[in-house]
Amino acid sequence: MSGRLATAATVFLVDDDASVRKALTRLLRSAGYDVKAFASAREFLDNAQDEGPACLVLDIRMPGLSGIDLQRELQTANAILPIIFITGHGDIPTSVKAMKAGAVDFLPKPVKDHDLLTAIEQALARSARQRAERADLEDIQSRIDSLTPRERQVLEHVVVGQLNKQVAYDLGTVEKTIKVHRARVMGKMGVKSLAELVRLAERAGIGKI
Amino acid sequence: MSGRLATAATVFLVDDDASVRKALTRLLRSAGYDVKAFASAREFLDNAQDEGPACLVLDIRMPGLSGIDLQRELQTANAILPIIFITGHGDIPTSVKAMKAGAVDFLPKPVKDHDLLTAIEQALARSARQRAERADLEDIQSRIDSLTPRERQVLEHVVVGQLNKQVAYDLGTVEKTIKVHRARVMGKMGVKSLAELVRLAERAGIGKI
DNA sequence: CCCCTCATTGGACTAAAGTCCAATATACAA
DNA sequence: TTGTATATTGGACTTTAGTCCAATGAGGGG
Repeated sequence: MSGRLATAATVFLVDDDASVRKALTRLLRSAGYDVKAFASAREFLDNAQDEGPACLVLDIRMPGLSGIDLQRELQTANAILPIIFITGHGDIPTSVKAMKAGAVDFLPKPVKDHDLLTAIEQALARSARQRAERADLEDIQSRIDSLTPRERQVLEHVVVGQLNKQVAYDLGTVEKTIKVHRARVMGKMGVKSLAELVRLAERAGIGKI
Repeated sequence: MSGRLATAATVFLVDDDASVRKALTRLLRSAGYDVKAFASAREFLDNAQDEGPACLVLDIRMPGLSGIDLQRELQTANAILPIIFITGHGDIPTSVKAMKAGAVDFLPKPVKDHDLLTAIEQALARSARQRAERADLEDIQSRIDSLTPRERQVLEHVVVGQLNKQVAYDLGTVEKTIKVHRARVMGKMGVKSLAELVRLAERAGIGKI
């Protein structure tokens, strides 16, 4: 029913040079990717949809927003979209800045097909990994958000190893009450053991030193 | 009694150009760093000592081992020594390769003093962080290594949330025995709660999915 | 005013874990 | 052969944790 095949990863391509777009689109389509090409960063931002693992092949020098600008935009938007830069007249400081900002690769034009395809595989793998990690964390966070304030407090005390009686003392109540909260926390968080609870809390950044 | 002042971080400098060594040594000394300059990667490898937080300012193009070669050597030697590359005639692929391999920065000559000093501060901060992390992990690992094979097995089962009776069943023994092992594990690992034990195990990579 | 969520407790147990003191059995090193 | 380190169990409790059923009180929204 829906559009995308399960196997087709998306490669976004942003380059103001039509001939480059045409050539790379052809290359990437033949490699089996779902290619979406744009002539400018603006056009990309206005039209690209977030649908599954994807990466971005991005020209550095373009009219309007530059590739580096777009990289910054995506970063602040908290997007998961690994970038492979391609450039005709790049310099070292630009490449270094791009790599520092997390680019997967930075390839001089003319881009060698093999280099690009290798970089794309890496980028897509990174995308998949990061998306999975984010989905995991969001899932955990949503469970934490379902806790009442008191339950949340109990969680924080429990996952650092405090006994129910200690938690009760710290929160100014009695052990019995903590037991009830604690049971609800376990239920809402969907875990059956303290060990699992600690692991979830750890990943959510609760109880860190 | 001992040599190094607590406040003086070390900056290793490797460049085959004597005038560059002289100028940068002067700059870095005046910035308060303990500078150790070498004319070649070989000389550096044969003489440099690992003593506290440090970083390496490294020329790319040199006779014998190149800067990139040295970077690889240090990587395989598992050394913690963040690298700042400096180069007179570098190209983009080289800078990208260096950055991918974890370099802190890649500066074209002539290096601007401010750029270098900023990069060095970053590199030293990274060095300190990584050294602390490594020390932590080694400490945890040494405790794990002090466990007997059986205790280690019990640890693995306990930190994933299994009950003593379940662990006993899995290991073909009885709950009582597990309790004894478990108590010894807690003692050797230096923790007072299961939560702490789970956290240590997690950092040591035990019980991962 | 009524309903619902939250936070709190009690009572009464059951289950799990932790703690002492002891003791046995085995493999391996001195 | 004598230790020493490991692994294993028992017995006897004490603590902690977890589980039902029930109930009270404060605060908000309708």
